[in-house]
Order: sequence, then C-alpha cells, then structure tokens
Amino acid sequence: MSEIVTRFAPSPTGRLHVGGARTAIFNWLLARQNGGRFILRIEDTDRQRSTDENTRGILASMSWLGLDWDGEPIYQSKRFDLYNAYIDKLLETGHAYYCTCTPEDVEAMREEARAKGLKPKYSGRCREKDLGPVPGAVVRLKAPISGTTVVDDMVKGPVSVENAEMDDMILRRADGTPTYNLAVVVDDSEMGVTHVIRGDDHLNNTPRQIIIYKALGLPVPRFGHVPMILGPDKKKLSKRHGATSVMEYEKDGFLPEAMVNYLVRLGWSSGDQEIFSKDELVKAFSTDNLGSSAAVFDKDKLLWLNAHYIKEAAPGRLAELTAPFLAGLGLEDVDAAYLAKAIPLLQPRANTLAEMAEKAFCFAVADEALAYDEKAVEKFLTPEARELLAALRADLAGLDGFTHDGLEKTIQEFLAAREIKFKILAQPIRVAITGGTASPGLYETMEVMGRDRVLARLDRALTL
RNA sequence: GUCCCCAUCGUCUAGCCUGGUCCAGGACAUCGGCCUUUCACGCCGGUAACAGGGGUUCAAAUCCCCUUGGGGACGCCA
Repeated sequence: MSEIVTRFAPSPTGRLHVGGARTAIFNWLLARQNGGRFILRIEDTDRQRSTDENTRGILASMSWLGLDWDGEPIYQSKRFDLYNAYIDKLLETGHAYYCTCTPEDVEAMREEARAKGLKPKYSGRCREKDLGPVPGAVVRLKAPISGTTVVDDMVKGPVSVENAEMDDMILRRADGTPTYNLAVVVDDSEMGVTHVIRGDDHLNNTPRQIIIYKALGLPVPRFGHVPMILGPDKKKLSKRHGATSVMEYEKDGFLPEAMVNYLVRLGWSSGDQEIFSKDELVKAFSTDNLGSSAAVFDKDKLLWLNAHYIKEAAPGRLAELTAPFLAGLGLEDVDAAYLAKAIPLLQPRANTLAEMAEKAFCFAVADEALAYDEKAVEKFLTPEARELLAALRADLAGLDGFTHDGLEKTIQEFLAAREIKFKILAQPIRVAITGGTASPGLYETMEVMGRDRVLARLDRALTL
C-alpha cells in the first residue's frame, strides 16, 4: 500500500482559526496513524492580505497544539513558475484558452444569468475565439459543458454536480499570477498528497479541482469535507461570537491538550469516550466516524476539558505555564518551587491557567501587599475571633515543624481545650491568611505558605 | 435566485450503512441530594431529543420520497 500524504494549507490572512486547527488535526492524525507524511503549505498567493506575521503566528499555533509537520513549509508565493508551467501545458493541450473579457463584462454576464434565475457564471464568450497571449488577458479553463463530476467524499459520500453548473474558471489572472484552484491542484499533485480533509466550505470547488486534475491527466486524491464550526446562533463561527483563534485560547489560559481533545470531539467520536490523549487519538482516529453535520462551538465543554487536563497536569509544568499569567497580574519572578507547591491545591479549583493565577495570587503576593476583602474582615474578624487568632498564633509559633498533620493536631487540641468547633475558627483563619473567604483546605494552605508567612499574615490581620 | 451539504436531549454526540436487543445510551450545561473548615473536586439522582408529513415493512431513529428548517458556495479571495 502506498504512503499516505496529507497536508494543511492555511492562508496567512489571519490567525489560525479553530476551524482550521480542527482540519489540521484531522489531517495530522490521518498521516501519523498510517506512518505517512503531513505537510504544511502556506497559501500566500494573495500578496495583499498575506503577512509574514500571520505566517509566524500560524506556525506558532501549530507547534503549540503539538502538530508537527514533515519537511519545510511550502510557500505558494515561491512557486509561481511551477504553476505557470502547468497553465502553459493546459494551453498547449487545448484545455485552456485566453480570455479578454473585462471584470465588468463578466459581472454583466452574471447579472444577466441572475436575472434569468440561473446560477451567475461566465458565458464562455472567448472560449472558441482561439485568442493568443494578449496583454491583460486571463487564462480560463475549458471546462466540460456536459456530464457530471462526482466527488467520492470520505465523509459525505458521493456528491455529484452537473458540469453545466460550473463555468470556465480563471487559472491565470491578468497580472500573470495563478488562482487558488489551479495552485491547489498543482501543489497537491506535486506534493504527492493522497488525502485531503478540509472544511465543508470547499465542497463546492472540489468538482472544479477535479476537472483540473482530469485536464492535466493527474490522479485525483481522496477528499473528506468536514462540516464547519458554528457559533451559538448557528451561524458560521466568527469574531462576534468571541474568541475564534487558537492563539486567543492560549492567551486565555487553555492547555493545548484540552484544545486538541475538544476540537477533535467536535465532529468526530469513538463510542462514548470523551477524553483522548494524543496517542489514543492517533490509534482511534478514522474518517469513518467523522460527523457530517455542522457543530456548535461550546465553550463550556472546552472549559470542562481544560479543567480536566489541569487536574491531571504535573504541578511543575503548571507552575511554569502559570507564571506568565501571574506576571500579567503584576507578580513577576514568583519563586517557581513555592508556586509548584501551591499548585496542587489549586488544580481542582481552576478551569484555566488564568484562573490558576488568580487563585495563586494570594499565595504569591508579599504579606504586606495582601489585599483583604472588607466584608470578609467585618464578618469574620470579630473581637472574639481576634482573641482566638492571637492565642492560636502563639501555639503556631511554637509548633515543631509546620506540616499538615502537625497543624491539624495543634489546631484540634486548641479547639478541644476551648471546647469549640473548627467551624468557628476556620473562616477567621482563612480570611487572615488569604484575605478572602474561599481557599483550599486550611492545613494544606498553611503548610504550603509556611510558618513565616502565616504568622506575618496573622499579625497583619490582627491590626486591621 | 441557482447549486451543494446537513437534520437525535439547550450543546457535543452513540445508535442509522447491515430495520426488531432503543418507551433511544454517554458527555457538557442545568436542577436536586451527599460529602464538607470556605470554595472547589468527587459521588449519587432528576429534567431533557429521533423536525413534520407521506410511503416501504409484520416491524423504522434506522430504508425511500416530499415539505420545512439550518448551513455553505456561487470572485481576476483563499
């Protein structure tokens, strides 16, 4: 069996969109699962809208997601000679012709067709004129005018379109540059691409591309068109729905493994399984169970997956990933080891790295800078509570070691001696050392903070 | 307008190809309860769907047709 070659071909006119990321993942999965190759091709033939910054951003997002590609990325902007050679070949074999109709002429033809209730298209006026390479002329494909073209789609099944529906598309513009459909066919063929998984929105021009393959006498790859991702209003996902680029999710504190897991499950499934590691995906993936209906992007489920992966991640890694978010909150150079100790307490409580940083803030902030919630102080640091805290402070200061068990024993004895319940003491302590009413368990929090911090904060709280 | 695609809980989906095991299963969200030093985690339970109409068949979520609804494409953009 021949090698499977897939590709992802973004155009650098913006950031990597979650929809694009999803098709990239599917292609990557198909290649990796079969020991094939996964190639990255940058479709930057539109020099107006393509930027290097976008290209770098897309590559960065791919890397962030863990989608490695084989070989160097291919840039279409550097292959114009190749495309033109193919166009010339088409011209020579009579599969293409020069056309001198202006954009205005063509627009008029479209209007006319529309008026008749037909599909707007080019009339084929220059098709039989046998024009030569006139300056300013475009090259059009001499497409078949009868018959049917069938796409044997991996996800939609056979899709057939009447050739009469398609017009003679432009292959080479007046300025000599090749158009998208031509370039894609040439590249996919040159690169040996065997399987193309792409968005639903391309389904319409797949028959066009097949016609070009046939005119060129080239083998046609297998196509699979996955449905698009919709916003909550069931419209194509766009900026107005909120974050749409992979980069934004990275900035919002999502983990790449959560992103990949979520995106794959959106439109693909394997029984009832929800959680998939990369390895499991590579093993389980199959184009057979790609869904064929559009899916709404559900941020709540992404959040749930993110929370899941945060719970599973190694504290050291999380500490590293959280540091930039803490810096964003104004805390630079937080001690990594200390942060790593606090993180396990926060893992079940944070849905994103941003939340992780917010919750780690009271651990990392300097004692004198700890902010106290006014209402909490008023409610829990009552005169009676202060008396207890002052007494407890003495016990804690003399405590041998400052561990969870030691702290629990000391505090329980403290309570027993006074015949009071932990409930009475817990919130005052919490407010005193964290500044607020919600935090991880007190014993573990105190152990992580350490004696100096706890005592300093207790002292500070008593002065409030 | 024309063409193409799609249609199971609010959302993602399993089941559909190879009709009966489905008064439709799982997950997120939601609601209730348990756990509990707060907040979470976790655990237990509940509400909730085969778009509608015709066929075919002993039997249809599953096959066929129509309607409706949604999406996409109709560029010298990709």
